[in-house]
Amino acid sequence: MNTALKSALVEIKKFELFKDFDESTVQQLCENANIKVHAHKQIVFNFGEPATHFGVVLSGAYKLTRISPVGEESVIHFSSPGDVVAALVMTKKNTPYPVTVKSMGPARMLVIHQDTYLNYWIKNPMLIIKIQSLFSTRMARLQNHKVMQRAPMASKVASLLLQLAADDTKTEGQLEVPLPLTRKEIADSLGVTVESVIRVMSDWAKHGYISTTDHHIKILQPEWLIHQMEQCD
Amino acid sequence: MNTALKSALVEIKKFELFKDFDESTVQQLCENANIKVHAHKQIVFNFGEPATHFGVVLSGAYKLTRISPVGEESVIHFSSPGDVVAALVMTKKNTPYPVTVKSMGPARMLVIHQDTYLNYWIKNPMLIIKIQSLFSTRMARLQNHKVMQRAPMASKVASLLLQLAADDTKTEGQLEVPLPLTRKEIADSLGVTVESVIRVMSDWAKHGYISTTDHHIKILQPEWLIHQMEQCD
DNA sequence: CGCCTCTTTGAGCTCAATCAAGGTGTGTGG
DNA sequence: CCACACACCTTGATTGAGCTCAAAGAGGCG
Repeated sequence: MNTALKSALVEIKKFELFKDFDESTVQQLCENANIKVHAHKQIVFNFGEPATHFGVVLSGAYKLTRISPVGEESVIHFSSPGDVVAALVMTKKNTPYPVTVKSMGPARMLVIHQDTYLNYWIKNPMLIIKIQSLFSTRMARLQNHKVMQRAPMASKVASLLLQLAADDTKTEGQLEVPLPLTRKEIADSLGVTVESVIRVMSDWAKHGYISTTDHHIKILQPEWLIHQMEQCD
Repeated sequence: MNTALKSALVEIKKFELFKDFDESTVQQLCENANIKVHAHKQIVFNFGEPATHFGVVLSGAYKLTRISPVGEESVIHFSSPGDVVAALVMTKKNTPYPVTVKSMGPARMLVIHQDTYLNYWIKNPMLIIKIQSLFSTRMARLQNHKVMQRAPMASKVASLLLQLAADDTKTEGQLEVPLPLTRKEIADSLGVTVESVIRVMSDWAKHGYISTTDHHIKILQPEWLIHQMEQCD
């Protein structure tokens, strides 16, 4: 095990995923792992390439995307620290990555080899429970999105922002989205155009429901967004 | 173990999920299981109710749905024989079912208690590999759907039909959708209106690209549908 | 300083939703 | 056995939400 990894063990053990295991078990689960540091918009795994490694997000954020037949980027999922990426395809040899994984701003990922997954991860029931739990929430988001399909634009945007902010700390009734999000990324995630997202969000900002500085979004009046999300007329 | 279950063991062992295990292992995995027979549109699990059991589809088909805020049914997934439903939420106690599971025509499901999942399923690495593989394809479908969002109606319908027919036997270049599908269900699955689906599909039927008798859909010219799916203008 | 990405606003157009109306088949209760 | 309800299919006419296109400003970076 390399030194960078050793010094990161403390950090790693704080994640829900690893926190119930002792030192030696965690070391085993991280066998042949590497910590990769990424700048903005760097590609970790590429859609279609044979999947040989999976990852655990350490810091920053990553987006999971695919290119639509029209050539536009479609965002499948946003991964924050503690999230696992590309683990589901580890169970099959010679499978292509089902998505492209790209960093959003500076970020760090623990990249682990497929064999480690097959040798140790899959054989650890408690770990499997945690992984299935992660996938359960990921699946829930995709399902939520499908349910919102026929809802108007505004409801979709509200739904996405609330979903992303859900895990975050709530201070004084305000929520924050823990990701540096561009309007384009919101649009690509919802399957709508940038212009539409901008129109909705500038309107909200004008009314003081939300505020954005740089690419950091604050939800000032969550109740109002929830109302917006639910009312569909 | 009840007699109905015993006689079904032969059938059960044919599924990809169970085929690599010996008799006693399969019996253990089916501990306290019940075979439930359903008519058309019967509800197996209800969205929001506490999840205590999961299921393996034996015959027929089931749809996984949720009700949208507008009150419309939204289809999340179609499950065919061999598919597992509600397994992901088995790892958490007192979690609500994330979807409603409803039979489509006569169907049979092996219903198993949560404890069996936690006691035996989760501890069987080979079984976990198979389950993760099932979820991987399910996730892939949801992702595909997300990518197709901005595509025109016709492309979406083509994509869905091809996806559902993909697993099926290909005879003489023709594909069949192995499900009794109504236009409404296709619409609810794509997040569009029945009328739109009908307009597209009657057009295709007129041109001889597909044919439908009762609720059984045949794809006569798969290449044309693939073309339709890919071309987005 | 030019290039690039992200944001913003406006004007016009289009695809699919909505509304309306009629047809068919199936189950059900009087 | 008929009548009625209900679920599904079909077609046409109208409409509007969101897309497209266009144009321009605002940072960040080599």
